Amino acid sequence: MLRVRFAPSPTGFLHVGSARTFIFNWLYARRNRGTMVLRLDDTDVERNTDASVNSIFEGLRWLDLGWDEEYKQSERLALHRHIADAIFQKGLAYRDFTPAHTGDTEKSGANQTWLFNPGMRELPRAESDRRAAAGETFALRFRVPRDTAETVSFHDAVYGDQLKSTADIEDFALLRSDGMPTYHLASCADDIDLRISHIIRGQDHLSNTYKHVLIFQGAGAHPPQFAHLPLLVAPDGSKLSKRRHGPVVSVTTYRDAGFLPEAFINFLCLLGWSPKDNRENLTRQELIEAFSLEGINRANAVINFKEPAATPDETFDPKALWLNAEHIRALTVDHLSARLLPVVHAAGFPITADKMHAITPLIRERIKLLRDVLTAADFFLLADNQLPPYDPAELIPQKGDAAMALKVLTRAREVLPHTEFKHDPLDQTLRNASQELGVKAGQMFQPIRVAVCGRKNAPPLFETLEVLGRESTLARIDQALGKL
RNA sequence: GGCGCUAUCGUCUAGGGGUUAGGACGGAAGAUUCUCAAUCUUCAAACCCGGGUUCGAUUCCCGGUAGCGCUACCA
Repeated sequence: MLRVRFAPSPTGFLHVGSARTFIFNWLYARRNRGTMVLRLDDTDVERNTDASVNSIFEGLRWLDLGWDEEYKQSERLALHRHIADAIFQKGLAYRDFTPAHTGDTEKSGANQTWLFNPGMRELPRAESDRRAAAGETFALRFRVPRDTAETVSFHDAVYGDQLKSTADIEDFALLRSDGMPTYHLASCADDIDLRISHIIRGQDHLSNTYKHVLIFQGAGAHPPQFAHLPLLVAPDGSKLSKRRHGPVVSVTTYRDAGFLPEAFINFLCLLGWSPKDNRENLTRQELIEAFSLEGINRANAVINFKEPAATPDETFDPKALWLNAEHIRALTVDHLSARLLPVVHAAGFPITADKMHAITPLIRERIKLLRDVLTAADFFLLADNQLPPYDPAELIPQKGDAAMALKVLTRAREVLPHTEFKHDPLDQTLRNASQELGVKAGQMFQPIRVAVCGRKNAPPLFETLEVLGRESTLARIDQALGKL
């Protein structure tokens, strides 16, 4: 049975790199009819916060992918200690009574003692037992077998065969002096107990994997399959961090801006993975079918946002925006309208579902993010007397003057009360009016568009008027006339 | 410092001993439309450097360089 896990540590919000790791695990599980395990790696009591746990669940729920089993590492400490003890009893670990480093004293690079604290590794068992019994605190360290084994190796599905000399692996800690397991121990103990078959995680763990292989072997278990993912990095190549890059790395930022989760997932999948057939826009089902570990590549991927964002959109990778627009256009009017309504309501516009449904087709091809509805459809949402102010000069058509604008709007004001507010009759009436006036159709439409929308760039005129209705249209033309 | 991983257009990527090095986003130009958007067409844009191996390397090998990761009683 194939089992994968996503194991975030709740020390901050769910960030995009973690989200991608979750997604790849999920895809692999679904592709191979396996089980997806969610495990909170919360052994670092100092740094864990409830807010972080909430943020992680919030982000994962938004992705709407789900998982099959859920665990909390802090509830499994007995298991961790049991496995640590088993390793100790086999002589594969030793007690280190050296006081823990306080503060981040400089790791004196060149010194030779980085592998372990001299003396402790070879401390006779009897003395070790005596000191422990006397209540001295100690960390439990793995005794890396430098005499009996010269290398540690494993196969990585992405990076291939990996080999490292034991001389280059330090005696890492299994248990802290307060008895809490370290990440390495807890992670491996749980992976064994939960029968995880494939560990898919960030490449920052590639070098740690040698230690994990040692723990698996020390505990008498077969190491699972490994697949490390290239990291997601900032445009300057640096690691994504909250401190340096702010909210752009948080999943909730994407949600709040109006990304569709399916588009966000699609975007993240394209960073460090490729279906290799030139497809870019993929549905969830297509991703499941196309996903494979072989499609993952080895170089870090840049999320291409602008460091100081000049516009709100620059917070996001242009490709993410494009993909979101693609997914928005792929939605039916019913579905898109249902997604847009809460956004509009949240902004304080109490419009009906029917109104939203009527507006949706007019803006579907004009928005990249759900929040864009507020700017793209503002003139549908605002009251007639609350349109954003515009320069009266905007009312003047191309190659025309104020007199032409006046003429056009006056004529429209005369003709519209008797026109049925449907696309075709409006089209007919206004085109005829332009001919009678001797102006081009565009010269007729543009002043009306500005009068009604408050700006030059807007959806097609007749559909707009139809949705807006006769009353608002006439009121807004009157207002425009007042400006001329 | 030590150990390791990586290197194709600005970005995401395909490819692979002989190719016009392909696609996408973004950019530019044009078509179309009542404006905008969408759509369509076209254009500019890349194999990190140096040695090998080879008839021939962007591709294979070695070295360099650069970036990143690990080097915690963080994860």
